[in-house]
Amino acid sequence: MENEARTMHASTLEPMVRKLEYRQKLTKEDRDAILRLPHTVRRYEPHHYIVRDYDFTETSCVLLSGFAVRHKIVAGGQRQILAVHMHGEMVDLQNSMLGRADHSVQMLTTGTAALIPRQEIERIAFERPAVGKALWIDTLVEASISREWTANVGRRDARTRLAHLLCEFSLRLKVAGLGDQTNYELPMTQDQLADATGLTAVHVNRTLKGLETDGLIGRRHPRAIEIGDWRKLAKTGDFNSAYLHLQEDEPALQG
Amino acid sequence: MENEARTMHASTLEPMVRKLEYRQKLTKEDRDAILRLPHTVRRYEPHHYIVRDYDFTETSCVLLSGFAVRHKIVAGGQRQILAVHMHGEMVDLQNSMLGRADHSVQMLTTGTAALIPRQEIERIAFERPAVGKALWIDTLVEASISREWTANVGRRDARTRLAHLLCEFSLRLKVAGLGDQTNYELPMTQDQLADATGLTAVHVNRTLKGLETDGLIGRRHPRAIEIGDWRKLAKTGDFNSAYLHLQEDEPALQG
DNA sequence: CGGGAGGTTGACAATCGTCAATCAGAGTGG
DNA sequence: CCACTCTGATTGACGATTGTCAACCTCCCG
Repeated sequence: MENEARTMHASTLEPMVRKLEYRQKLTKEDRDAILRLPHTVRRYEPHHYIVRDYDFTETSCVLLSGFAVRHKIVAGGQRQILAVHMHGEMVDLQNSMLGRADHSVQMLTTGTAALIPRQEIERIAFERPAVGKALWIDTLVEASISREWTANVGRRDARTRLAHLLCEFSLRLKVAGLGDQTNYELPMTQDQLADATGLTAVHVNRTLKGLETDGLIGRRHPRAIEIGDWRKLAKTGDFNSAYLHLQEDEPALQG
Repeated sequence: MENEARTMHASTLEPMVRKLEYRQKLTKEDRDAILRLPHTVRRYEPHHYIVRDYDFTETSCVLLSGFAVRHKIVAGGQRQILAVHMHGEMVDLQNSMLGRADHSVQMLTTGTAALIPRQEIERIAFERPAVGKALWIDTLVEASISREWTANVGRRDARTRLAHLLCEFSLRLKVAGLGDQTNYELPMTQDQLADATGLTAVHVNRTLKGLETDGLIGRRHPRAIEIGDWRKLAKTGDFNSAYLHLQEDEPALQG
């Protein structure tokens, strides 16, 4: 059943450790302290809201499986997706540390998440500077991605925007250990892509088709993205991975 | 002369203390520790780059006076302004903590800034949890503003976008102690407004004129913004100050 | 008085949105 | 196995917000 807390193992938070370790060195003690964080695990269905705009939040949420988005609704009821989250990411550090949500977090697919009391996050952050720094850096990298998205919707045309998003997914899925850089499954509908890029679903459709026609991507079915020439797509998408702050030894960061 | 370090007083970093204290309680020791942070003060002219995209950064920068922006340049050479900074704000925590800049920071007006070694910021953050938390919260609030900007350029039309920006300035200038909520001087040209809203200068011009014609703003001269009916402008701009995470006792947060 | 930056305006073009119809595929029940 | 239904994808015709280009204006300052 949705929303039912389930028994947990000592290694449930392993994805969180993996994520934090990616950019910041942790000791065994740090890792164990993270794994020992009290938490409950819940399973969510697509479209389920983990947090709603204006909610008062007391817990932080780590996505263990599935995909989620953050979004805002503007006056006309239109939606802007602000970020897409995957395996191991803290989808709600932002809202929980500020006490009151300034945007919503919603599941894109089915998935599971671990809820950790905000106090515990704060405690571990200052008791263990390495963990604190890892959390801080994570926050900063997310902010960096957010800036790139602002530039993407603000100053790029539809084709460039979409190509950029496809490149970002490509790398992030790979780094998260969820797929192949040149061949992956989009976790979003064209409606959702539209909300992420500030376009309409109709225009997303046409633009994707254009990318396909021009041989920049292949699609065995609408969601199955296949990138033939990565550099070419990256160029079309004005994509430079620097803003993702990936490790320097990460292969294939062309663009 | 530009870029010349100057003698400093023990209270140079007062604006930084003021800013951090706004959302997080600090003890006298915390405040003193901040004021004692080693730093150099520099004066900058308009258009001067404090940090350039891709720079390796070793210092963090607190704006003591004047205005600065962060921005990115996209493929066609167009610019997207990501944030506007004023008195007391850390314009470069983002870049410095990540080591390599993922965007540029540029002065809008003349002004002064204090440069603090990154190591010192890190040290104080973990030696003094209250200061650390204040810095973290500051980072999070900035991220919140960045998200709102993404929604602004992604999903609002020109008139709404500009009205929103004018409302944001109005409140932020007031909170920073730099002006009247209903009567202030824009620190930006229409070109720069265009880069902040993802529009063109021509369209910004027309849209501002539209707001003026409709009585939503008055302009004694192009940069002198006068807001007759704040709530009406906020409504036009789909503006709700929640994302700024201002103190609850802050007056005049209608919208 | 000349030069320059910034602001204003008009004519026209184009990207992108709107509306609406149709299609394709997955799941369901008889 | 075959309607039936639902969601998501696709396509076409048309409209509108916004961009482009280019001229001109206004104020400030040396």
